[in-house]
Amino acid sequence: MQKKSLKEQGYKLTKPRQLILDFFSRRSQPASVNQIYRALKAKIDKVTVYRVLAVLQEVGLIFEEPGEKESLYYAAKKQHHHIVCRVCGLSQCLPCTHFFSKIKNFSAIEHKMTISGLCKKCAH
Amino acid sequence: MQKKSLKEQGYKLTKPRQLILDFFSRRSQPASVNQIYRALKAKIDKVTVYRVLAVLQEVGLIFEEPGEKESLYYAAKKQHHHIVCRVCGLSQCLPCTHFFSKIKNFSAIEHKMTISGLCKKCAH
DNA sequence: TTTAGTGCAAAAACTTTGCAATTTA
DNA sequence: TAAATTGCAAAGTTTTTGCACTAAA
Repeated sequence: MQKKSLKEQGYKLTKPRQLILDFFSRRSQPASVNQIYRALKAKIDKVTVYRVLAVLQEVGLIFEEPGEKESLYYAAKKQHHHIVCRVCGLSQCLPCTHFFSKIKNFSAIEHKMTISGLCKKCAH
Repeated sequence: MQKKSLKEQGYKLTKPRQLILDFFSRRSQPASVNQIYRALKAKIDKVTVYRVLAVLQEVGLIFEEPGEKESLYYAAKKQHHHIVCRVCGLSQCLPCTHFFSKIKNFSAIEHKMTISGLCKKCAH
């Protein structure tokens, strides 16, 4: 995961930030604060996990998906979606070019989507 | 909003459940627990709001969209999406037949989507 | 009347904040 | 060394749980 963005945008490259960036580069699945914290417990505080994640979002290196209980954080590679098994949580990437038509290994599919933008009044 | 489903699925039609169903039938926008509670404060407890919403979801009359801070609950009419202004919260329905191609009044559009299903292992 | 559902209080879980101590550039 | 960042403790929020009381069928 490119670490330039941090410095480029005026943030220092600290040990906790490196650790979390490395964590994401080793991992293909999204992760929760607790999962990240468990992995790095010996090295950083949980509050720091929250704060680092906030910075990484601001810089655009990850994005947050609020969940039922806790938020999940995704490495922001290219724009893509995930299909997630409701039972075991297995997830699979769906690059936008593929998408619905290519789904073959899941049944009982449901989807939820949020689209946001700026309405005319707020755009200027 | 049809109130049959509750009884049909073995749930009693209680006063709090009626109040919340009525609340949703009077309202086109999604609502949070606190918004519902504020509207009905004199009549029901906040814990009851949580429990009623859980039942209404189970019955399929509403669905939950976890958000940054709190969840939003939508009346489950037909399958549809919303486009929401990030600044003022104005939201507009997008029946599935329309969709992306028809968006004209918003700029700087971003979208987030979750698709779930049952993977082969869990489907049986 | 019997079982499901509610209200109240309290607990649990996730996230944020304040501030002194530490680290980066 | 100056400014940003961390850790720890404590507080804030949202959501859940336990249990006696109440209401629906």
